[in-house]
Amino acid sequence: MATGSDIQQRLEEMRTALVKRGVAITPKRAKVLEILATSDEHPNVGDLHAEVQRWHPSTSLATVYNTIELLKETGQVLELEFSAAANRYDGRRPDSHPHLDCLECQRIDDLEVPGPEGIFEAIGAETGYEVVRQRLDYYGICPNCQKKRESRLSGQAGFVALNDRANY
Amino acid sequence: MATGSDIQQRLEEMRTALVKRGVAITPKRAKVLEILATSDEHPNVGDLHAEVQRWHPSTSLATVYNTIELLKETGQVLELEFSAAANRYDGRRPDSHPHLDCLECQRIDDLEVPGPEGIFEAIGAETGYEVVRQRLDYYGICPNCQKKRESRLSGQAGFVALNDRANY
DNA sequence: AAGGGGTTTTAGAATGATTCTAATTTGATA
DNA sequence: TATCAAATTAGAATCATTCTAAAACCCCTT
Repeated sequence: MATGSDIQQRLEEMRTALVKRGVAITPKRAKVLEILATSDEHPNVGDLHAEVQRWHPSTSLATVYNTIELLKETGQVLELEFSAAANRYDGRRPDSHPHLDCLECQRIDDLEVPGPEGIFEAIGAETGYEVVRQRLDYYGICPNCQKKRESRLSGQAGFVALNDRANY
Repeated sequence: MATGSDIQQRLEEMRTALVKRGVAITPKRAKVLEILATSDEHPNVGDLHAEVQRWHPSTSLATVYNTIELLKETGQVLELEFSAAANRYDGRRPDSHPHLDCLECQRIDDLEVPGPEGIFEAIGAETGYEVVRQRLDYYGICPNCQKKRESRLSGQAGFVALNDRANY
């Protein structure tokens, strides 16, 4: 479970990353960071917007999207993509990690990673979920695109390191 | 690699499932099934629509969506959800299985499942991909929703079996 | 205190996938 | 041929997200 100092640390990382990125920590942005660093409910943009508005009523949706974009660019938030629903965000653990997604109420719980083999049952025993399906995707660059990228970059003056993975 | 008889068998399963479901295998629907059973490119709805139209020019988008819906209901196609892009479909392996998603060209390759630990590198060595991120979700019903479902169903005359997972 | 200039924020329009709706077409059967 | 349910259609509606151009804001210098 997250302690107060965990949250403070996470917040500080976010702030530092944005400052290094060259943007200001405005009050509205600060509130978005705070919610993301605090919440364990994987809020979506609408949730974030509504919560920020409680403190800064004039806040627009665009500002929330803008802040999330900055956090994504700097690797400070994990985006869980869904097409059927709004994107959901995890500011507490911006690294990739397993989630439990309820198909009925759209609740999402963090999950500590076990091994394969009887996983559905193991997860069920531990969490009470009835697991019916999994999603496991690895994201990366295919060989073709690696080649294209190389020829695009070679001969340039000081290009971004290939292993700068924060861009993805 | 898929042989001709593999494809035929897959096609037959799809047809059987739809017939059992009580709908007709019309020429347009048959073409959608054929593409899904044949293609290894995880086509999206636009791709399917364009291909069906080569044979049946009057085909509407709605028919493609309609057919996919029937296949989903009967567990005959795997839907890979993305919000940033169109949904993609795998008619060849309708069960959940790992995929490799290229972040640059949106290509998706099937992946044979290994274990954890150094997975990114192992996958890279085997496939040539540069893996930068993974997505692993388990889908299920949380304890709260299980309770709600029970109280909703109890006292009904002949309800659907709880473990009929084709609905998800 | 006033003015500049860049950053931030805003409202609303645009986009794009998906779903919905109401009308039309099709095809099997009597 | 008439009937009737199923299938299909075009287009509207929805909804998350992105885009755009204008307005507001803030800090710095004079």
